[in-house]
Amino acid sequence: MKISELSQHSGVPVATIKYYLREGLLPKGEATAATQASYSQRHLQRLRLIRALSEVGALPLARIRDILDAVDDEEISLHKLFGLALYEIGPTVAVPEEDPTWDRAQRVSEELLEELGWQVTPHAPSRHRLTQALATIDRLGLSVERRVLHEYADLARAAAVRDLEWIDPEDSREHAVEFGIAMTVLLEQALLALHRLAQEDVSAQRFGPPAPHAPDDPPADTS
Amino acid sequence: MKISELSQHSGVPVATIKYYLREGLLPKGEATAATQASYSQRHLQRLRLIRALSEVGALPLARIRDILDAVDDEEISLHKLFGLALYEIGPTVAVPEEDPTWDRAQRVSEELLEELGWQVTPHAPSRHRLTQALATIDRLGLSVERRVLHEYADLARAAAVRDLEWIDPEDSREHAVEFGIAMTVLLEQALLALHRLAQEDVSAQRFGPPAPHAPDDPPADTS
DNA sequence: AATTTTGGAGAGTATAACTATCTAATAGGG
DNA sequence: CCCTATTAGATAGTTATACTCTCCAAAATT
Repeated sequence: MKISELSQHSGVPVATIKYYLREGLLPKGEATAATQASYSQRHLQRLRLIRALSEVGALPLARIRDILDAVDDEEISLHKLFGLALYEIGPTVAVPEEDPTWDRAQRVSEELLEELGWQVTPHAPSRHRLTQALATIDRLGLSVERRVLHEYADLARAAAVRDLEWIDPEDSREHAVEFGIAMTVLLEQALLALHRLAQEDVSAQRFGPPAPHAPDDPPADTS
Repeated sequence: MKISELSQHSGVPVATIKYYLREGLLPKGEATAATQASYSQRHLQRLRLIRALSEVGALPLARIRDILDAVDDEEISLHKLFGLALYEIGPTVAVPEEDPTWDRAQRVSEELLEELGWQVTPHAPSRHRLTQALATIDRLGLSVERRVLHEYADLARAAAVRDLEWIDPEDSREHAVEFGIAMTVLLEQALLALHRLAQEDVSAQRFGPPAPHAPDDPPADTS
């Protein structure tokens, strides 16, 4: 497959594919001559994965590259790889120094995880993300009860069980990991969308008249 | 309060505050002279809200401005306002034209919402987000069973009920809305963090040895 | 033989969110 | 009242990300 065909099959402009090649996101095609290379189905699949993580998952290309580099490193076990991916797909949170509010929130996070008995590494970035959310709530003069946090945690764990249920560790490493990462990111987006839609529904029921919001209702909707 | 004090209390650089003023995110202080203005607690609160939505919620400043403009518009009811906010805090999804995969995914989304009986407007952007996730899963050659989507939906709705439970519609409009929006964004971040932590826990239990992932961890690990 | 495509490299563009500089007008301390 | 620091307001510069465009010589296609 030529680069132009790769472009047509994926819907990604040639210039962008070249950019991904330069950035090391996509492996080079097999060179057949000085100005010719051929690309395989693997390239197409990889390209689709990159676009899925970038467009749908909104992951920075640098993160995607780190993940793919790990995927291509045969030394790394499936388990480690998935762990690394879980770290890479989250945002990086800057931890402030000397901040009493932060320290308090961090204590709450740690106690919560302790109570839940979850097995997570001490340096998991998501701990910081949780702490940041709690600290910010605190700073705004708001608060969440621990009971509520537990309820959220139970819901989150139930979703996580579903997330990983379909992964088959007996599958080929390549396949299991690439699709495992894609599914983790994609299902999260689906879950977020459902969450928002549910909020709208609950909001309509709780304090809404039959006619819900509309900024300027365009006449014919795509149906 | 002078701008320098506002900066100290919020931790936001003066230059950035000026930028927010220019961009209309923060109302101007009360001018006391040609080169002097004084800022109130409301300004400080507003500034903290902006930073919370921007830093923690990763919302673009343009979105934040749109939300705040609506908050300041007394014409808009609490319900409409919250609906608008729910639209603004999600990503914008480009809808492709002429795409069979998309159309199929859209049908699944609509049928799902139909089955759930949720009351959401036909043009809710989250519908597109859900469709996009499903279409992308399809394009990668993967699939999700409808049963699983229902389970996610149930979890999402349970979380949504918690999200809105603490909002008091009898509260002052200003207070209810500003903090309602902040809480929606902040609790979502907390939920996402818990989700990731739960995934790590489940992953460790399902296909991990006692020692979970770490970028540089002891060798014992064979999957 | 003429036209198109390609790989590889570099430069240019768009957007977002700041950050820095400048000017004239104060404000506050001594 | 003088002097230094601060401020509002405006303009310009910076950084990061993700492309997008242009060029060139070689190879492929017509």
